[in-house]
Amino acid sequence: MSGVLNLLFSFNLGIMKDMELPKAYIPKEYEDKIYKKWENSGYCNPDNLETRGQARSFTISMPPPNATGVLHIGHTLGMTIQDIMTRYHRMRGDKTLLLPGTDHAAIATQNVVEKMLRKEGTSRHRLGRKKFLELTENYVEKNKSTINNQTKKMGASCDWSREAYTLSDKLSRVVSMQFKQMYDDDLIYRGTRIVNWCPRCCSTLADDEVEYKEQSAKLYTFKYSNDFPLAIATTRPETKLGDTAVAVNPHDKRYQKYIGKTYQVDFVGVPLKLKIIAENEVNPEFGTGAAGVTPAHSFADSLMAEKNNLAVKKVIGQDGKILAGFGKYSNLKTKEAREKIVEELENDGLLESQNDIKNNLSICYRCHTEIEPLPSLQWFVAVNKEFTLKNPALIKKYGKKETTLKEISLWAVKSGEIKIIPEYFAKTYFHWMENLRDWCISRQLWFGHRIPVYYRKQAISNFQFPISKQIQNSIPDRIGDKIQNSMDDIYVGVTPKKGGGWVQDEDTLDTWFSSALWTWSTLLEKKNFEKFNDLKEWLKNSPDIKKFHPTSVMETMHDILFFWVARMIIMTLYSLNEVPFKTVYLHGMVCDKHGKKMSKSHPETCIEPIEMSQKYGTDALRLSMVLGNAAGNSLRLSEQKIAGFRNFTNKLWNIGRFIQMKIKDIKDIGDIKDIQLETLADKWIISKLNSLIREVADDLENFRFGLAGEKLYDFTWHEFADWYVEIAKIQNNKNTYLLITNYYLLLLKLLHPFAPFVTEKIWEYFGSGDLLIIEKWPEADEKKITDQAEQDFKLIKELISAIRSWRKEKAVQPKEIIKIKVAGREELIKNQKEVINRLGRVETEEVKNIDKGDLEIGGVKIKFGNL
RNA sequence: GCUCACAUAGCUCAGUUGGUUAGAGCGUUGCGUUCACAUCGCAGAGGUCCCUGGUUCAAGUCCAGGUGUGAGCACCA
Repeated sequence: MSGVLNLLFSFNLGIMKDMELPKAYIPKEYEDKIYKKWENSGYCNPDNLETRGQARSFTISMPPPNATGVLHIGHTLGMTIQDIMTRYHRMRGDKTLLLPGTDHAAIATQNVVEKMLRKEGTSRHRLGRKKFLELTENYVEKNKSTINNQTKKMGASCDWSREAYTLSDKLSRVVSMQFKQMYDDDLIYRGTRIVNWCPRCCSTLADDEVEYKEQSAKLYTFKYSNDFPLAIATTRPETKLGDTAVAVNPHDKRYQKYIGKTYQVDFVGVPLKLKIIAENEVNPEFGTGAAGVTPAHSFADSLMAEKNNLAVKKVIGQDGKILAGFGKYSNLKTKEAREKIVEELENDGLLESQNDIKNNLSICYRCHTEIEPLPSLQWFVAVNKEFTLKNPALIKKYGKKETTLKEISLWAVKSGEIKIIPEYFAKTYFHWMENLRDWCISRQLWFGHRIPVYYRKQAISNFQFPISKQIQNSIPDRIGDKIQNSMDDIYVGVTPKKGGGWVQDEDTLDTWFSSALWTWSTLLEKKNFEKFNDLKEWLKNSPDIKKFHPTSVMETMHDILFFWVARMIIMTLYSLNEVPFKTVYLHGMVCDKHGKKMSKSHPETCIEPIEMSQKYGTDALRLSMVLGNAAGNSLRLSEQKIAGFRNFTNKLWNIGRFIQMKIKDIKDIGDIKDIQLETLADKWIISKLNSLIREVADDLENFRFGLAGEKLYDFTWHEFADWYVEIAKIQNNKNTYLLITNYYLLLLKLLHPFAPFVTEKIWEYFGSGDLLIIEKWPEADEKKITDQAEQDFKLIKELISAIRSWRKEKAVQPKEIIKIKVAGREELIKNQKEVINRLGRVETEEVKNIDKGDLEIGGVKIKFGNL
C-alpha cells in the first residue's frame, strides 16, 4: 500500500476543518490570486528548484506573439499545450523552463501605426524616422503589458524573469552579430535580384507576403514585328519592351529550326535583340508555344536568363511606371502602356488574337496593390553556398564539415535530429526547403533591426532611400552576379561606425531574421551583455545556453512552419551548430463551429479568450482547447463546448466537497499502514488509477494531449465519481474515505497540467501546504494493476446497468425483491450483493446459477455479454 | 498544376504498433431532487466507420484505385 498512501503523511486535516469548499466553483474569484501565488513562489524559474536534483531539462521558448494587439484564441491553444507540457515536466522534477516574450513584428506593427497616423492626418514621412520609432515603441510597450497580462490569465507558468523582446537592446545586439558573422562567411551578400515590389508601399515583400487574386485577363497573341517568325502570347504586352529572348520547348517540332538564332526586331518602335532559346518549362500547348522572355520582370524568366546568359533589360520602375528610354511609352503607368501597345500592334496588323483567360494576380497583402517583380539591390542570405561546420559533435553526426544552409537544414529533419509532429508535415518541410531561394532579408521599413552596415559618405550619393533612379540605371547585365559594391567603403559590424563620413544602411531586416534566433538569443547572458563583441564568447559565457539549449519542443501553429520554424533551424544550425529544438509540435487553426477561420474582420465569429475565461474559467477554456483534438488538426470551437468543460471543473470541485464532508467525521486518522484494501471496488479503482497514471504519462510523453485529457476526464467523472464515490457511500468506513482522499489527491496532480487553477485551488484545502504546481508527479505502481479486479468489476457494473435498465423498462419500484439467475460467476455476484442492491435499488434474494441463458433478472432474460 | 491531410452517431470529433460487442461531448427521448454536484443522476434511441477492390486468421486502422472536402506550395508566359 505504501506508494499511494504515503500521501497521507502530508495530509493536513486541520486546514480542511477550518475552511469549507463553497457549493460551486467560481473561477474568476480565484484565478488571479492563484496565478499570483505561482508567480510569488518563484517555482516557474528553474533556478529556484535546483535543489530537487533535476536530471533532465525541459525547455520551451514560447512563440512570441506580435506586439500589435491582444491575444486571440489561437494563442490560447498554443499556450495551453505548451503549459501542459511544462507543468507535467516541472512536476516530474525536470529542470523546466517556459520562456515568454513578444515579437516586434516589423511590417505588421509599422502597418498598424501608419494606419493610426493616417487617421490623424499625418504620416511617418512627415514625422521623421526618429519620432516615428518613438511612437511605435510606445505603442508596442503598451501592447506588451496587455499581452503579458493575458498570458497570465491563460495560466501559462512561464518564467517572467527571463522575458524577452525581439527588438530589445540585447536581442538587437545578437541580430547584428549574426548578420556580421554571416557576412564574414559570405552567407549574406548584397545583390540585385528580382524581388516582389509593392509600388505603393515602396518596399520589397517576402515571397510569403504576396497574396494571389484570381482575375480575368486578356491573353494577347501577336508577333513582335513582321520580320520575326514567331508569334507569342502574353497578358502583359508592356513588359515585352524588356524581352531579350523567346523560349520554346526543345521538343516542339514547329520551332526547332529557330533555336539558337538571334533576331533584331522593331517592337512598336523599340528595338529588341531576341535570341531563340530552348526551355523544357515552356508548355507547347499554351498560347503559341513560344514565350517572350522578360528577365527583369518575371521570376521564371530571370532564371532562364541566368541559365542562358541573357541580358536583363529593365522596363518598369519602382513607381510602377515605364522607365525612360522607351519613347512614347516612358512615364506611362503599366496599364496605359499596355493599351497603347495593343492598339499599335493592332494597327500594324501584328495582333493575331485576344482571348479572355483567368489568371492569378499577385497583390500586396497589406494594400492589395499589384506587385511588380523587378530587380532591386537588396541583402540576401545565401542558402546554397558552402560554409564550414565548427562543432565536432555535429560534424560527427553529419559526417562532413562542409555544408550549405539548405543541406544541413534538410539533414536535421531527415536524420531525426528534429522530429516533426504530426509527421506528415515533414514532407511539406522538405518540399519547401528543397525549393528555397536565397532569402531576401532587407526591408524598406523603419521599424525593425537596422541593417548593421555602414557606407562611406562619397558613395552614399548613389544610395538613398527610396532606392534612387541612379541605381536603376546601374543594374548589371546579368542577374545573379554578386554585385561588386559600387561604394568605396563598406563596414559591417556590431558597434556603429560614427563620424568619418560613415552612414548606416537605411533599411531594416525582415522580422523573421531576429525571430529565427529566438530559441537561443533569449538565453544569452543578460548581465553586461554590451561587453560581448563576439557571439562565440557570449555563448560561452551564458550558463542558460548550456542548461536549456537545444530547447525541447517548439510548439506553434503549422502556418508558420516555413516563415519561422524552418528559419530557426537554418539560422541556429549555422551559428550554434546545433538544432534549435528536438521536437516541433504543430497545432491547427481554431475555427468557429461552422469550420470558418475566426477573423478580426468578422468579430461575430470570434471567441474571445478573456471573455470565455471570465465566464467559464480558464480551466474550462484550456480543456476545450485540448480534448477532442489531435496535432495538426483544426479545432472547431463553440461556447457550448467550453461550458461543458466548466461543468467538469465543477464536478471535480464537488467531489472535493463530498470528501471534505465525509472526512470531517473522521476524528482519528490512525495509522495508514492499517488501511486494508479489501473490497472488489477498492482493488478495481486502484488498478484503474494506476493504469491511468501509466497511460497519461505515456500519452503526454508522446504528445497525445487530447487523449491524455480525455482519459482523465472519463476516469474522474465516469469511473471515480459515478462508481467509486457511490460505492464509498455504501462501504462508508474510514478506510474507504482515506483511500478516496488519496486517490482524489492523485487525480488533482494528474489533472493539474490541464486544469491548473481549479486543481491548485482545491489543493489549498486538501494539500500539503505547499503548492500543487511543484508536487511530485505520480508514478504508476505496476503491481497494483490487476486484470482480474478490472474484469470482475466491469461485470458488476454491467449487471447493475442491466438491473437499472430492467427496472426502468418494467417500472419496478425501488427495493423490490428480485431473483437473479446467471450462467456462471454466481459467487462473485453473491459477494457483491450489497453493492448491487444499493446501486441497482433492488433487494436480491437469490442468486442462482443456470445452465441456459446469460442472465435472468426477476424472471426476465437479459442479453449479457461478459459472464 | 504539384503536394499533403481529412471522410466514423443529428452536430463536433477521438480511436496509439491491425485484435473482444467501434467511443466521447453536445443535441435528442423518457424518468428522477437517495443528505458532493440540476454546472446533477439513471435509462434509451441513434453507425453500411465515403465507395470499390486487395493483403490478413483478423481491417475504422495497412495497400491500390475512385469520389468528396479542406489545406499548403507553385503559378504560366
